[in-house]
Amino acid sequence: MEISLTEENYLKAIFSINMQTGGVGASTNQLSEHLTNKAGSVTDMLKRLSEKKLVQYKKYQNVHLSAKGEKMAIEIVRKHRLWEVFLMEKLKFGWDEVHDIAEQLEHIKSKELVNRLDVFLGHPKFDPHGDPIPDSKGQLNPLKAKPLHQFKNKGVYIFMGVTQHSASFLQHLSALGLAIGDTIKVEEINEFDNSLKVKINKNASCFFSEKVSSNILVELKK
Amino acid sequence: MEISLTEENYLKAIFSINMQTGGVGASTNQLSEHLTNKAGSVTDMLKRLSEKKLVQYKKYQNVHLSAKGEKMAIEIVRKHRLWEVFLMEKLKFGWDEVHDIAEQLEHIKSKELVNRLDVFLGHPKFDPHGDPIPDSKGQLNPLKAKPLHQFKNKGVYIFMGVTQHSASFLQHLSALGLAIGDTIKVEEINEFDNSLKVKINKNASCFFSEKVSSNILVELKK
DNA sequence: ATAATAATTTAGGCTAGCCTAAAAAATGGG
DNA sequence: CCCATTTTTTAGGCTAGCCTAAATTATTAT
Ligand SMILES: [Mn+2]
Ligand SMILES: [Mn+2]
Ligand SMILES: [Mn+2]
Ligand SMILES: [Mn+2]
Repeated sequence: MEISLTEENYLKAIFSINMQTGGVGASTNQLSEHLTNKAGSVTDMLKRLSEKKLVQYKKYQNVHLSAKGEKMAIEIVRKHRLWEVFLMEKLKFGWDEVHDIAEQLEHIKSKELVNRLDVFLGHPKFDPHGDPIPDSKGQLNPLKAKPLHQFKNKGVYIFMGVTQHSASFLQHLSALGLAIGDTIKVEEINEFDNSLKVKINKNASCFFSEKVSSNILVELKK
Repeated sequence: MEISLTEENYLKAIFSINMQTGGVGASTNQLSEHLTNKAGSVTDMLKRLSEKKLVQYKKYQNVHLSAKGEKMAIEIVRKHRLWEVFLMEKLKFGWDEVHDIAEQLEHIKSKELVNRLDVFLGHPKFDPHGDPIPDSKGQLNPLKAKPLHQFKNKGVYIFMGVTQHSASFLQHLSALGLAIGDTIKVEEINEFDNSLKVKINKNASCFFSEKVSSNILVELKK
């Protein structure tokens, strides 16, 4: 059963939305937004994916991936993240440059290729944005890190990942001197605009806007 | 100006046929054969490519690449061959396995990616099948090697490349113990079926059918 | 419960890229 | 030069994947 690049992108989008929303599936409008297609086009495709038994779809209800559909989606996520590691580790791209290229590479079809790439990279567990890489069985254990702005207390945290992959956002973080694994000490919380005064590692203090603190994932430092 | 994967494959096919036939362009039927599309479909596409100024096309005449079209074709060839090197050198694929995957990878669009890949691989000059890799300026100097069966004499040759990339052919060569750079000593020529008795490096003698000797490129050993 | 609004589906239409079959043009042997 | 064959083009049709606009269904606020 052959699957097109377009269909792969729909599966990936459904998977991603379903993750974010905690397993309630994906609505037509959410998919339309995510894929920048019109809602009518989404409905078309959902019918076709349903024919192919890749999703469960009933009119006017959120769509869910079938077991087969989910397996395929995870395989694509695996490829995407492995390629991102390759681009960063081997080709020395910046973490803000890898996503768009990986969007293309994730569609290359070859089981062997993915597995050899995985070996070549030394079975990495996380991609350059801190996202976990599914293993070859399709096993994926989600990050337990949470957005910084959910912790309402001063304290010391570790920067584990981001919830946004746009180049501009990642470049902003780099400009702040922030990289995965860094220690973030929250020194002050401004109630007015929810901005934070923080210290990254041993550097001078700086400020995180709410937009920053809501898009970076952290764990409490033990 | 955006160009589709399908259009890229047409450009590459025209380029390849034009090379083989020594600059006389490509006919509709040749393209139809090469791409395993019907002739009518080829005519359709030639009109579209002509609209985009990527080829020069006049009804009932062989098509030629425009300067822009050739530049794009060479860029694709460059990517194809660099990826083949990557697959072989870094991921340890066999030379019979790399072509099909490279057919997909050659369409990944990113100038940066190609150049970094080139650096990562150490600016290789030839791909795993002995084909020369165009440089970043689009410069390509063709092999001066010739098919073995064109040399009608006993003698000692060096195996420089192949004229066919099918897995079965390459596996056959591997089974004969033949790899790029090997020395081939022609010990006997059988007039009857044009088969050759040859010695590869220091190994025991074996036979090349005409089908083999016409598809391997050699130079006279100096 | 009803009315307004929002979400979704349907209907009709478009393009890229393919196909088949028929028509037209080129080619080659006598 | 002419007829048969080959090559190429044209005409008409199909599917995947998109769009817009209208119709339908679901949701929300009164
Ligand atoms: Mn990404
Ligand atoms: Mn990532
Ligand atoms: Mn190849
Ligand atoms: Mn090759």
